[in-house]
Formats: sequence, C-alpha cells, structure tokens
Amino acid sequence: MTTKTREAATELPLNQILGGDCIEIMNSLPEGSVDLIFADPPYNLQLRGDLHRPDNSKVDAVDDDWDQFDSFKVYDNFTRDWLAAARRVLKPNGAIWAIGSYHNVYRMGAELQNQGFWILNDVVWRKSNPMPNFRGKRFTNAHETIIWASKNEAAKYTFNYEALKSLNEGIQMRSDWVLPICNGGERLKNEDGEKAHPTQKPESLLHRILVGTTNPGDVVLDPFFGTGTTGAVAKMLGREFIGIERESKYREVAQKRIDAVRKFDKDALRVSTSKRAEPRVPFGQLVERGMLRPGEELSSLNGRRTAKVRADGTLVSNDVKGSIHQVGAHLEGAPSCNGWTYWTFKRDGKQVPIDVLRQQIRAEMN
Amino acid sequence: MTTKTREAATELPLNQILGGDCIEIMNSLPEGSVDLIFADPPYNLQLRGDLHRPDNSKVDAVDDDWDQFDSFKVYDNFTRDWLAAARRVLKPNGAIWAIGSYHNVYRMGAELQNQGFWILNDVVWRKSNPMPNFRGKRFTNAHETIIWASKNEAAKYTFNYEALKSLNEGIQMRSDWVLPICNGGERLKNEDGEKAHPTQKPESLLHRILVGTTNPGDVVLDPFFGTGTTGAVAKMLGREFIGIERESKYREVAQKRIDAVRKFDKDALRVSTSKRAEPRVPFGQLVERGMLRPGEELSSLNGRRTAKVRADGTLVSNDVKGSIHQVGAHLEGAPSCNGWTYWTFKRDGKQVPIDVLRQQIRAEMN
DNA sequence: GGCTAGACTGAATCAAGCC
DNA sequence: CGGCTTGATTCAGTCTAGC
Repeated sequence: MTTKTREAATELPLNQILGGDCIEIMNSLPEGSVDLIFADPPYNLQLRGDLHRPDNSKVDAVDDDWDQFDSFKVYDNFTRDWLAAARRVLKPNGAIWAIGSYHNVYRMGAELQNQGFWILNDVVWRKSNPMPNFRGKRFTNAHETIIWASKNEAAKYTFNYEALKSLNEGIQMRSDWVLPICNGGERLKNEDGEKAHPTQKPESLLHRILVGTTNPGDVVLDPFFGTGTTGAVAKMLGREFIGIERESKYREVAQKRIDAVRKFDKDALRVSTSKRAEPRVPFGQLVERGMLRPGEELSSLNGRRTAKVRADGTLVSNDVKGSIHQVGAHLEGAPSCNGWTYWTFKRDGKQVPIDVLRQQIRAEMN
Repeated sequence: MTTKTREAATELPLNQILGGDCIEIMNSLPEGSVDLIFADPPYNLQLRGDLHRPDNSKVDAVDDDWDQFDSFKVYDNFTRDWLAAARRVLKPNGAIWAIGSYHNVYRMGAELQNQGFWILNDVVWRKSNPMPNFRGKRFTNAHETIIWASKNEAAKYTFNYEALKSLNEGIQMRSDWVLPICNGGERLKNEDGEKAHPTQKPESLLHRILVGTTNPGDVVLDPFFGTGTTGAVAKMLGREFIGIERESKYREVAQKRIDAVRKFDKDALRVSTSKRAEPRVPFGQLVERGMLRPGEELSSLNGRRTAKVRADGTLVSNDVKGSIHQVGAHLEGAPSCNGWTYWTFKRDGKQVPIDVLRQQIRAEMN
C-alpha cells in the first residue's frame, strides 16, 4: 500500500450514510479507495395501469418518482455516469456487484463491459417465494440477476472459495442462489405499517456477497443505499461501509437499523440450511426430457386401465383428461390417487412404475 | 389470410436446412412469415476467427492481443444485423427466444430492446449437472439466460398458459427452469466419438419453448441451427421448421437426426387450453332458455348479497342494475367481478354457481 | 379508441383458534 | 402451554381480449 493510498483511505467517510446524488458524491471521494461496490440502481420499470390479484386486492407496485426515466437513452446516460463514477472510486483490484431485472440488466451489463469492467459471473437470485403472474400471460418472474465484475480483466479480485463452499455444505457454490425475498420481521415498516422501501433486499443476499468477495476490514460502497441492507450486513461481518442515498426518509430508517446491529452477532451469521423434503418433480418433466413420449401408453398397476401421455404432461383416457393423479382418481372412482405409484410404463417387456423415472431425476439433481 | 400471405407462405422452404449465412438467407425469405424464432448465436468468446467485420474483412488471430473494444464492436454489429434480419421475417404477432451466457447476453438483450422487441421474460436455464469451476476462482457457471421477446409491445404473442401449468403439475411455470445439459444418448457424436457440436442444446429446453409459445402448424425458424435440436423437436411436436446453418458438417448431422424423428400423433399434441378459448355465452341466454326465470333470486357465493334476474339478462339489487359482473363488482366495492363464479342459484336446496349452466350450454354446443 | 366481459395467484409469514 | 389448522396478507409487474 502506497502512502498516497493510505492517506486517501483515512479521508474516507467510513460507516456513514451520505445524503445526495450518488454520482457527485462518488466523484468527490478519493480515486481508487474502495474494495467493493454493491449497486441496486432503479430498474426502470414501465408499469401501465393498476394490477389486481384474482381476489381483487391491489398489487402495491413500484411507482416511485426515482424509478421514472423517459427513455432508454435517458436511462443509459444515467447508467453510464454512475458506473463511470463507481469505476473511478474502485481500487485497482476491486470488484462490483450490480443487481437488476430484465428491464434494466441488459443495458447495465453491456455498459459494464463497454467501460472495461470484466464480468466474472452473473449470478441468478432464484426467489423461493416470488409474486405470481396474476393474469396468466407470462412466466412467474421468479428471479433477478446480479452481475459480478472486476475493475478490469487483469484485476486480482477477492474470492473466498472455501468460505463459500462451507456456506454450501461442502459443495462448490453455483451461480444460482435460492434465497427467500425480504419479508417477515426483516422487512422494515413505517409507523403506518407500510413497507419503508419498495425494494428492500434480503440480508442473506448481501451476506453471501460480502463473505464471498470481501475480507474483514474491506471498504464496501453502496451508491443506492435505500434502507441500508448493505450497511447492516457489512457491520455485522466486520466490514466498513459507505452508503449514499438521496432520500432523507430512507437515510433515517437505515441509520436506525444499522445502529441496532451488533457486530459479529453469531445469530446473524447463521446460514439458511433448510433441509427440505424431496424436491418436487412435475410429471411434465419426464415428457420434456424424453423419458416418456407423447402418445405413449401407460397402464395402471392393477392392469385394468390405460391412458395416453400428451405433450403437456397431462394424460387422456377416453374422455378424461388431466394430471396423472386426476385421471387415476377418476378411473378408480376414488377421491384421490397418487399417479406416481398408480401408473406404469413398459420397459424391457416389464411394467415399471413411473416413479422410478422421478427417482432418476431426483438422483441427477443431487 | 390474405392472398399475399398465402403466397408468401407457400414460398417458405419448410422443414429444410438451408446452407449459408443466416443474415443473407433470412433477408431472402418473405417478410413477416414466421411465427417463432429460436436463436442460439455464437458467444463473444467463440467469435474469434468465426465472424466478419462490417466491411467483410475476416477477424482473425485468436492470440492477438486485439483491442477489447474492437471485439465488442464487431460482435455488436453482428448482433444488430442478425436481429434486424430476424425481426423482418417475423410475423407481427411473432416472438423470439435468444439464448446466451454472460459473455454475450447483455449485448444481445440491449440490442433487442433497441430494435423495439418487447421483452416478456428472461428465463434462466438452471443446469442440473453443469461443469464445475476447476480453478476455484469463480462460481460454478451453472446457468444460461434465454430472453423471450415479442416483436413489439403491442404484439399478441402466443402463450399456452394452461399447457405450461400442466407441464409443471398444476403450478404456474416460473422463469427458472431446471433441466439437465445435453449428454448421454441424446448427445450426438462423430464417428471418432467426439461430440458433433460443442453447444448442443437439450431437447427438453426446446420442448418447453415450443409447447409453451407456439401452436401446432406454426413455423419456427432457427438461424443458428447447429445439429438441429430445434428442427427435431419441432417435427416431433407437429410444428414446421426452417433451419439455417453455415457449416455443412452440422447440416449433415442435423438432417440425419431429423429424418429419424417420428411425429407424435395428433391426439398427444393437443394440450390443455384456457377458459378464454371457450366460446362466449351471454348470461341472457340462460334466461331466454328458461334455465333461470325472470324474478328468480341469485345469491353471492359468500352468501352476503342477493339480486334478482330480469327478463333482459340483467340483475337488480336494491338500486343497482346491470350485468352479472357490474352488479357483483358494485356490491363488493371491487374494481371488477366475474359474475359467473360470484353468483349462485338454488337447486335441490343447494347453492350452485351459475357457471354450471354456462358449462351445460357449452357442452351442447359441441 | 373506449368500454366491458371475465379470467387470473405461489410461497412464506403471522395471527387466531382449536385440540 | 404446545402443536396443529385456517385464513389473511404480502412480495421490483414492463400482467387482457374483443367488440
């Protein structure tokens, strides 16, 4: 570490939340002075009318002023400017994490590359409990993308391989992370019970990022601080943080939250190792994967019934159509039926329960 | 269908593999003539030596320390040109799926948006058996991203919601798909045992895409055909395909593969459809046909409201008059209300939803 | 373009009520 | 009191089709 760098570091407003425009403030900080940047910029959502659930309750959407941009061009200019400012304050061996959804992440990723950042991974945050698609017009939007990039191709970025492997029960950490969205007690509320910030990120996400790609004592900058998840987790984990947030109401909530955090709280270091039941395997997957073919005939275990497989993973038998369970139940006149053990297919001249195919898929998943 | 469209359609080289440059060939096809495009373009990393500059000079030298900016520019031009050609051949209500990894997908996604494509979802293909990261320097790169976009914001794209829900055992399909990579018997090999193509996609992926976003008989174009996964699955599922592939060795493998595919029978290809596709039945018809009598009282499903049927097929409750939907919405103070499931009538002492009467009429219509 | 019919929701969390 | 069920609530949303 050179003298100049050390001087710069002592000038840093560590563990503070700075109010104002993140581009201006980042440009006022010493060049090359932070180890990691976590950025959760506005996503530029373009919502039209109101959306209601099938039960007619209204969806509380992100319609705040800070997410309004007139065009892709305006958004691109904004992205270019904050990324350039972020790049400037980053140490030569620093790295950045930037999170987004399909609305903005392609523009952000392309600009990262244009500026010379070197993408190391894109990580998918698979939400275990996303909001469904209420109108049935698209897939449930069940993930967000986080790009991890070093300042340039040659940078010696921090990657705590073993720590991440431990977090993942001894197996190399993958680029898809299954984590719940932020709700329950962790979700900050105003006095009126409304959520304090529309897009609060879960601490588990920041925990994994900071454990994996920083060392204790590192300086972590968050230019879109919001309610301060980055600061709270950084404090817990013994990292220094700098937060920048334009809205004073968010700064206040964040400050209160961080003040309440205890460093190295063992409780906060716990990992979510929920031992689940066996993963659910939809019958349709056997069809998609060619283990059973559309048109193929299945027989019931008792040999009395047959049904044909359809391309969408339903069965048809005479006029009855539906899932393997529904059709089985109907044919037997039973209230319910476990299709997995009821139906068999032919292999090497023998009747084999379709459940063996499910077991095969489950084995592959481990 | 206009004469012009029909002529165009008959000119299409259906179920053929065309040899040559995909941009030139797409531009030679009739405008607005295909329903879906699936594109698996080369990654930025692999383009070295494979791609040409705009002036048609070849980009050469794998180990030249060539300028990274230059590389992105060449790739962006290539992306712009093939996407524009794809957009041209797409029907107004057509859609595109484009797959990539973090090396190229951000540039591809941004250009899609720049050209006016409207992103509907980005889907994450989560590989159940990815290659580990051998050096332990990054996360296991365990996913690829597939962008699904319509030709423009107003397009009426195809989405077989119910079929996808069936494939997923009755639960709405999410944007993260867990599917194994292509290996085993499905992976095509040369005589020397080497894999025939470095990036062969699994048929399960195409199965889900084609079942979910095309109808039988639709034309599916794949400008980077490779060993023909798109064609093979399209044939199985009773869709027409057009493949474009520059390398003759891939075309040969693909043709042999597709020739061996057997179409599934029609019965198996029929998939679950949504209620929206059912014919509309006006409530007044129930009254005209005497299934409900003017003056008869209906109760809401929750038992809290009642209304009287009038001779013209409207309801009246206190001073509120209107359709079954309007009256229901008003009484519940809701923005909207499906009167078919909201209102019940009395039969044999039990409350029965009026929807059963509609179903009765629909059954008679078949 | 305006209006209306009518289709459409999964998982987690927490509170309340019941054995 | 503890464990269980039931119901209400909530989550970054580019969320209709057809007359």
